[in-house]
This record gives sequence, structure tokens and C-alpha cells, in this order.
Amino acid sequence: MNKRQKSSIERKLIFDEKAVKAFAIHLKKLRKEYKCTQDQLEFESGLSLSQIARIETAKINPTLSTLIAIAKALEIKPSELFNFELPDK
Amino acid sequence: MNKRQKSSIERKLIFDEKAVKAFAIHLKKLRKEYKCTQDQLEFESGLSLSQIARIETAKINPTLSTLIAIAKALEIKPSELFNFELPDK
DNA sequence: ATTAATTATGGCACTTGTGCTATAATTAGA
DNA sequence: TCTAATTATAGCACAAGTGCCATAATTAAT
Repeated sequence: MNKRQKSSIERKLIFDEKAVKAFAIHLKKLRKEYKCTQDQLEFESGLSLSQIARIETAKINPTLSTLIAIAKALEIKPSELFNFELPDK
Repeated sequence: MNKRQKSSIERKLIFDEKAVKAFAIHLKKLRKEYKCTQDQLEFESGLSLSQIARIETAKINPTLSTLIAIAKALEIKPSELFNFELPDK
């Protein structure tokens, strides 16, 4: 099999790894402050534990719904999920 | 062709339509307050206009990176994107 | 040092977010 | 009313988020 052919058109994808990383660290800190395990968060949020782990290790770029589910589970305002310093670029 | 077969296992998907809708309304309001067109926002954020339109019409559930790109483009703090009332459930 | 609890990884299937392009629909300006 | 500007929709291709399952790795308790 040939290598998968790259599209001739360069698609610009936006994935701010640094911001995702900063968010990951913040979330993990928040969760611990609330004495919550990933397992509990799974239960409270309805998200899967593997997903939560992947978010906290910055493997993925979660969606709005996911963020809101987490905030609800932690009983905090969604805006609190963003109380962290964004890397400059 | 047969209809696509449903997986035997019921996958629970989380997509909080009401929250996404509330966010959409809030974003559109914010953008207008900043006298910003979708076209300008496309330029400033690097996101595609079609994507912005889909977000503002609550067609999609944007990702964290997308939200941050929008906040940066509007020169606001990401938490401001969440200054809206979440529907109760 | 063992064991239990917690967190992280990996793979698969499926869904969906995104870019790109084009076009339609709506709104604003003349 | 025309016209231009703005916003919304649609379809395609591809990337990536998520659930579920299993297992490995790490950390905490005893």
C-alpha cells in the first residue's frame, strides 16, 4: 500500500496545544482542590474516565459541552474553568 | 444498501444542546458589542467564517481551542465567553 | 513489600468538529 | 427598489473528540 496521499490543498488546522496544556493543568488542580477523583468525576459528569484522563494529560481538545459537563459536576461556574494564565502565543 | 446498522452497544453521547444554544446567543451578542463582523472574526481568529456562523447558530459544539481563538480575536478573557446563564438542565 | 486505588494508555467504532468552496438567504445602505 | 454586505447553509474530505473496553503504570494505604 502506498502512503496515504496528502491532500493537495493545505488545510490549516487550529489546535492551540499550549492553551490545551494550560487548561489541563488547571483542571487537574481544580479537581484535586475539590477532593474529586477522576472516577467520581466520571460519575458526576457522565463523561468517561478515559476521556477525563485524556483531557487532564492534554491529549485532546475538549468540546464546549464537555467543559460544561465538567463544570456542572464540580459545581462551579464554567468561567472558573478559565481562571488560568494563557500562554502568550 | 441496508440502513446503516446501529451498534449493538448503546453509546451515551454528551451534547448539551441547550448550553450550546445559550453559548451561541451569547457569542453573537458579544461579537456585535465589539462591532465585529463574522468576516473580521474569521481574519482575526484564523477560524473559517463558516465555522463561526455554525457556532453562532448552534449547529456545532466548538472545541476549547476554538473558544480560545475567538476570545483572543475579540481581545477578551476566555472566561467572558461564559458570562451567560446556563439553562437549568 | 503487598495490595488497593487511582490515573494513564491503547485500540476500535462511531460521531462530529473544522477547513474549504460555493451558493443561498438575509440585512443594511444607497 | 437595487445593490452591496453580511450571515447562513450545504457538501465534501479529513482530523479529531468520545464512549467503551482492557490493560499498564503510577500512587497511596496497610
